[in-house]
Amino acid sequence: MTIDDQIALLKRGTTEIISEADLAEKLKLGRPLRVKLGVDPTAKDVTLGWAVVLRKLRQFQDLGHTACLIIGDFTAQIGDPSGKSKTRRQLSREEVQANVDAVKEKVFRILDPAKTEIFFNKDWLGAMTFEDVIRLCSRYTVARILERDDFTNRLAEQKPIAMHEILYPLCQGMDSVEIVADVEIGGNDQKFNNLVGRTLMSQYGQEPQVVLLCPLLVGTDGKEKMSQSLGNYISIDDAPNDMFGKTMSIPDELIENWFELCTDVPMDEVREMLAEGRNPRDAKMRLGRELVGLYHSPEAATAAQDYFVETFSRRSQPVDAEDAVIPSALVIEGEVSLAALIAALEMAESNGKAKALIKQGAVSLDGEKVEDQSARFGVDELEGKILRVGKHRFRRLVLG
RNA sequence: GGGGAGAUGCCCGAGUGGCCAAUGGGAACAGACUGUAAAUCUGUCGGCGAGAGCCUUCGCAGGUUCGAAUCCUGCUCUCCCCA
Repeated sequence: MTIDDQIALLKRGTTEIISEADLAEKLKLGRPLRVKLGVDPTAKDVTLGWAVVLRKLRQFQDLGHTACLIIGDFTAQIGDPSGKSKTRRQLSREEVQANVDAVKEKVFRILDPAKTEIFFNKDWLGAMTFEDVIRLCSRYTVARILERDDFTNRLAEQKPIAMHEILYPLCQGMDSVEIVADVEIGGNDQKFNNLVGRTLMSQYGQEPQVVLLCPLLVGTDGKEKMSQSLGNYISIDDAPNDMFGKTMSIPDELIENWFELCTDVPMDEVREMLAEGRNPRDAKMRLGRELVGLYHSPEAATAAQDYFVETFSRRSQPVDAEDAVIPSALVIEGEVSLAALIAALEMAESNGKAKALIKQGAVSLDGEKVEDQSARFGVDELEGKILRVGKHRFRRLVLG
């Protein structure tokens, strides 16, 4: 593969490469490049949004390069101010560790473990003395740090900026220095941090890293960036039916972008699917199949689509549903309150919410709508029936 | 160090002694319509309870009062101006 071909491949789904010429130079070296991606273990799932940069990293691996994955176990305790208009809560060591454990395995469903080095930035950042920190701080100016959008905005909005937050970019930059990165991949919101890395590297006598930025994947709500705290995400371990269903619920405007960032389908093909006169729904179905195929299997993809069409498009009873045991504690004289059951199965947040849902006609048993918010049913009557709450929540009731 | 402003439900933001579980907007959820899209209309939106109703919320801790988100005291935190 020529350098140009490689660049063309790597360029898909990026907003900016700083700079392309430097990247070409690096690629010409003919040695495996050290490609850095820093992640803060602030959550337990790998979302499609995160998968965007992981997949980019994987592309580098496929071209023979080394992925340097930096687990920000130190920086997670500061919290990246990126895009946030408020100070982030600091995580405890225990929380960070639990997240790292949960996420590690999932990451390797995208990355090639044989070409991955994992680092924990507490190893070097945690070892710095206060004196080291001060020396580091002296290399950067307050004015330059405050150039960051979110700092500027918070300042303008008279919102607090804590001292430790302005050190975040420096920490991340030190990571690049420490591992001598050739390239750093990041979401668009990381631009500032990544550029600080370049500055620090040259101050430490290193060749500055190339920065490759990917757009932030918009979440299923079509508005905010996909994030676990906002709940607008698809996890790479969502069950096939969920993954497909959630994909179908994204706004049409997102289809093209999701294809570009989350799949390998050639963009010509995508644009053809979305051409004037074609039903965007079909493109979305294809997107759903691609995603399920990527993280499960082609067979699962077909099955998920069939399930979707059967259950939602044709509005018939779901062919299958997760089993849910009727908690024996709820059974009084052989009967169960439906609202209490819905709450206990976490299909609604509380008893009161469950009742409200019933009243609104959102609850049905085997397709039969239940309207009485204080309805009680005999356990034997419920067994084997499919309880549906709202559009997407189903459980098959079984006895314990 | 001095002076001033402020902390309300998921978010923003009204509310200055009883009519406040707390106006309004946004978000979210549900129903209708659909392609589990968008737009639109309708409803719900602290917890428990079949219901009457009960309980817990307005930064934290005390106090005044028959009664406090609203008044007083102390504390914590934030912002602005001056030094």
